[in-house]
Amino acid sequence: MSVTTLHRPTHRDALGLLEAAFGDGRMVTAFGRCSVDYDGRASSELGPGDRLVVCKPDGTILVHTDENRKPVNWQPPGCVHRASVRDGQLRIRSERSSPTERLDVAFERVEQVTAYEVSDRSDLRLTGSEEDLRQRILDDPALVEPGFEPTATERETAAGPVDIFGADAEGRPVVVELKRRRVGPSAASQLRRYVEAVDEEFPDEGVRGLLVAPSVTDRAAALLDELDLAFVPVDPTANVASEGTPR
Amino acid sequence: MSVTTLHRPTHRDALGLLEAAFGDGRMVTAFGRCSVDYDGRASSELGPGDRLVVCKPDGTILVHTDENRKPVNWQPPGCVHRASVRDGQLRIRSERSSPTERLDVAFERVEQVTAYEVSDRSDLRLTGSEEDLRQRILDDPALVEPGFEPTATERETAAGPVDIFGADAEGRPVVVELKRRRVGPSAASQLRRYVEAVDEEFPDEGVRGLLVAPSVTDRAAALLDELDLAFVPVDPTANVASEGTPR
DNA sequence: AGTTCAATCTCGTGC
DNA sequence: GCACGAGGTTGAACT
Repeated sequence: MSVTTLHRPTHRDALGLLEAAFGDGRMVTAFGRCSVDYDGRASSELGPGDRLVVCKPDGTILVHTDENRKPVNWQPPGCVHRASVRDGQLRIRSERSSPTERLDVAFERVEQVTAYEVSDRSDLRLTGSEEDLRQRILDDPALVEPGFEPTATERETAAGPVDIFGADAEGRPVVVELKRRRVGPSAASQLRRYVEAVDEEFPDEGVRGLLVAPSVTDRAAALLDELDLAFVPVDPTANVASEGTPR
Repeated sequence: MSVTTLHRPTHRDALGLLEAAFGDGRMVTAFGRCSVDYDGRASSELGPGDRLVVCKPDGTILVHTDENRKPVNWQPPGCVHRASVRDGQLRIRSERSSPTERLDVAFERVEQVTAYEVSDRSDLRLTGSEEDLRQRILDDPALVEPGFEPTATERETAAGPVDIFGADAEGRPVVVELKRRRVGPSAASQLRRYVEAVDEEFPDEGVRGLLVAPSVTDRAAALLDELDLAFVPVDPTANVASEGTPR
């Protein structure tokens, strides 16, 4: 049976389905009036209301209200779920250690509980990531500037890995930081850290820093200017499918 | 009726429930074998598999597999959902403009569709945030250092707002950046930006920068040291309820 | 397990 | 709307 649903179950009946589903790796949804209590990296309390609770076989639990993409409460994968009935409430508890975290959902009324057998072998294929932008630039380094020659990606420095490292037409070291979207001050600071680290490796070689992104905010532009770092605009919507670009 | 469920519905019956629920602000879940196509800030494709789709009345849509806290695909609040039947598939399309984004979920088989009436007036109360840490320090500035005198919070500078601004025992300007958890290089850079901005406001006054957090990574510690910024450890699990701390 | 950084980040706040 | 920064960020890749 792929889907098992209980409509307005007694707490005891709901408990039975939850325990069975937790035991054999099914996904579960429970909807009803509940309160939520969380304690771990932070602490939270949520008074009574109607919410949709999703328990995944990997130990994830999500509590969704009628608003927002983010669950109002949750536990990440790796937690252990248990259900119980106490004080006239159906409770779902999810716990983990390192860090120690606990989530309690207490239903005073359960409208519906459903267990799902899930089979999903497909992987998401996503394009438009920073990784894709990097590949575009490696395929055609002139997108950065004429004469740019990449020599390494994710090159390690004392300040962390540089997205693209290379040399310009005059042979000067170039640090490139890539962003797939409009950047603010933090990206400028990140580039600065890398440039300073590389500068210590190549003293007196005039290391250059380039921030490659679709656009920059005013504050970031001012910061780049002050730090002698350059912004290089790239079209974020360029066709990724265009392979075989001549070098 | 608080919950309406269709078990193994025909596409046409599922469509009817979806349209009714989208029309009157109910939350919906649909479970079945589906493929997903997304195009917007990025693009993605997801082949057939069993997933749980959640549509919220605020325009959010979530596509959840059996793993992870993050939906495999989604749209944020503010989107418009529509359902249709074409080519033997039940389709749910969610769109928005600015930015232009489109999500298509195509079910070849629907195991269950449910519409929920949701009523939730409770607000989440969360403790342990950076805001709470700030309040603790304002209540007892000696947590930062003896003689520290806060004069402003969220004080504006050319580089952005400073968490806590004040003066030390010798009257020197102090910039405090707060983090509720262990910090890495980016927090050190952020503090640096603020200190440099304030330094331009108070030349030759020796502006100090303090990073107040539970702990720092090695790289961040080295960076702070290099930049003459200080790290001040704070207990992240201190009791927030202890008000009335003497000043 | 810890570090670092990307993310269709999301979300709130302020301008 | 945009900008900026927090987040129980999550998640992945690497050490």
